[in-house]
Amino acid sequence: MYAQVAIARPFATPLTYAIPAHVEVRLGHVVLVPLGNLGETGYIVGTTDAPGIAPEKIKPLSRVLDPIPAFDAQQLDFFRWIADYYLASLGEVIATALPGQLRAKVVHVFEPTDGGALALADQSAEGATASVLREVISRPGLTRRGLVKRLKAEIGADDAERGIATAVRRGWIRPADREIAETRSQVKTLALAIPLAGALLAIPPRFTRQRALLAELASAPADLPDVLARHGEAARAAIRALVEAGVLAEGEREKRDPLDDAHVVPSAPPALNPDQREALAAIAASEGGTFLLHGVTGAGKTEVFLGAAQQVLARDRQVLVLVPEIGLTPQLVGRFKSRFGPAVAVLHSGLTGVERLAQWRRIRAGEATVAVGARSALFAPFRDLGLVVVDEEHDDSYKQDEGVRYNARDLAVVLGRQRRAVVVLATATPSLESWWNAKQGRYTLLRLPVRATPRPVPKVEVVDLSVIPKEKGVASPLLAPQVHLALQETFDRGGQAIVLYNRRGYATLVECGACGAAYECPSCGLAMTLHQVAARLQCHYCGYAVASSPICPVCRAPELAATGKGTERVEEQLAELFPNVRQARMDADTTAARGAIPHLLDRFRAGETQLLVGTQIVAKGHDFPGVHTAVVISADRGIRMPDFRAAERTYALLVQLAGRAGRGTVPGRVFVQSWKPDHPVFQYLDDVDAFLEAESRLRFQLKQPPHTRLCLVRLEAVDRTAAQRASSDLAKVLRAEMRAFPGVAVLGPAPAALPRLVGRWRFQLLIRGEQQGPYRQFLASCARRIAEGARGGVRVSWDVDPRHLM
DNA sequence: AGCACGCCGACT
DNA sequence: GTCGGCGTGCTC
Repeated sequence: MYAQVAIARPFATPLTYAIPAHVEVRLGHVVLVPLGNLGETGYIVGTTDAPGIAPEKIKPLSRVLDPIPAFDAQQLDFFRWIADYYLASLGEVIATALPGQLRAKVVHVFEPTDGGALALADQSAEGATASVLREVISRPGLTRRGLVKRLKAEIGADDAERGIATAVRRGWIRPADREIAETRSQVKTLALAIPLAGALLAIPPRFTRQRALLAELASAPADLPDVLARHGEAARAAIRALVEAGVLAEGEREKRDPLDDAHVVPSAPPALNPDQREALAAIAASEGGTFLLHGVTGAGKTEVFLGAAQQVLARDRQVLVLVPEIGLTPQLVGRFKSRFGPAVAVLHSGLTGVERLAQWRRIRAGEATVAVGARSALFAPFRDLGLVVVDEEHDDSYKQDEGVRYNARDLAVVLGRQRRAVVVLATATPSLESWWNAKQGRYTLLRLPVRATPRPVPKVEVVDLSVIPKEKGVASPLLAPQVHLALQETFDRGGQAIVLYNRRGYATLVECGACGAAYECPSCGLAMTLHQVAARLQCHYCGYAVASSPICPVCRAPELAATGKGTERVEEQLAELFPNVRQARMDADTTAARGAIPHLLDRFRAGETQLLVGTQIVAKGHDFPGVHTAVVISADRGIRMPDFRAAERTYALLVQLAGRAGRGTVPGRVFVQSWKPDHPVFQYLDDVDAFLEAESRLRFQLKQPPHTRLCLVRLEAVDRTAAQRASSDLAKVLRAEMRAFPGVAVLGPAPAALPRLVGRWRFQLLIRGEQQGPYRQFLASCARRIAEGARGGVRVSWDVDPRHLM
């Protein structure tokens, strides 16, 4: 019998390994296997007694890393579906799906030899070689890469490489294998071996520490790390003595501690309004299938989720709730916790690998029956999933943008179909894909047309910036007069406001008035953004940054001019306009630190700040009853983006922002400033269906999704011509192939919208299919050829159902 | 994806 | 004459 092992590398098929006699291997086991001359994590996806390879090439697998299988046949089916759809290997998909902590591998490390220590002592090693030797002796177990990294600052990477080579040649250091340990999956537990009374008789009264430990453990067994945390390392000796005396028993259990915030006061469900009741009834009555829950902002979608979850849990099935970015949805998480208590596992991005693994194990063990989390929570190991909720289904963050580029929203629908679970896609602004699926009858549309709060969603007022009279020589004002007035009134009445400007930093272009030189990123060729607060210029695409200076780096003239604004400048200008208003800025720069988002939001909710200014993050589903007014400084940037979804995204952003205003007792006002108020995006701001209908017609004419399927193939290389040639070669190959597949077209190559990024020139091809069948067949038949486009320094990546074409 | 094996220009 | 560049091909 041989094991079929999937590995997180782009191999077309799993590899075959022999199973050592004493090892028991099951489907879903995570194992360590030899690969080349290293060790890698593998996943058991099957067994066979007929290997498709010469037996002498087969190696035995090393060992099973976790005795409990990480997935079952049902989940494997899901993984296979994903690998097939996204043109990835099964192993890559499984590695993406499982907690990273579950993996282990063997690496080559360096260790010093006796001769090495001697050479360093008698100074026969010198220069770079001596540096290498010193480092290997003081920190044995570094990989080649780690060693070079540590020595980079001291002697430079090249010298480090040379030093390593010399030290190896002279026999001063030697390579060795080291296993990178997986997280310990078992935790030691302590419990009394005999009743307390008997135990105390066996321990003399003067051993007070031992007796105290016994008394404590008599009430409840505990984990060894917890006991040590309470009593200090010194307790180890006492524990050993107690174990030797036979009164204390050591045990082991799987490590899967609940997070400490599992104690929440349960709350009773509130009464539902008729719309909510109807939606809930439809979901509860169904045996499966997908619903599109289209509710206005503030309609009380969460109550519907909670009600549906309750019913699913009552039938002993489990519930998965996906949210775009968990830091932004503390309210939703809080409500699930207060309703379902410790049954809820929260998988947020702030968890460490170990914490994430512990939550994953709680789910696998059946302790947690509800999981709330971002994209990757899709892979929560539930046995009998009954409900999947995808909140804010239109959000682009459901799309993974590296590795296996899956879309968790789309996969939620697949998962629901495979498990016969109900799927609820919820949003105030449906994606065109979901809306079209509902229209085609693939999804059932449910509506929550009115807010649960006392006030309706405010109407958006589009403000034409082109008609505002301009004073000579003065830059156009930040706010139109009526917007300025509305904000002033809001603050005068003690209300709050949200202002959105979708660009961070202070200025988007810094150029010299004397010589015309502009700060550009050397590796991307794009204008760098000035960040006044951090006093530096930064490339927003690759992160490259330099300190800002008032003097032109080229001609030394002190005439640098900063033009084009970002949130920092908007904040500054608002402070001038409303000097007495306390404001806070929320964008990627102010929310980088852990806990910054809840802090900013809490302060705003408490009224400590009156004005929240920031990028699109301020439009996400927060509920602030004090907000009277919401303003978009300019909607034009979003509309101009070179992407066919630009209008859809901008529309969603405007409607979502409008939804922030007027949730309390005061009616809200929403202003959107634009130089192009006639743009179609603004035509239907109070009628989502009309917008989607119009947008859908446009996309149909242009053969764009959801009416066609797209796969974006990107080729990049440091050498521009190499990237270009590889792109057109690949295009030629694919075009020759495509004739046999009706409705399939290969578009391009074209330079990517950001043609050079991090020093690599990027070209792209677009594969478009008008009919699902031939398109999928075409992709399957040429997947291999696409991957082979990577040659001569050219990298190839592909994105099935891309969200961005940039 | 790594990583090793294998053929051509700057140094001992 | 060696060291080291990264081009191609394999990994059970």
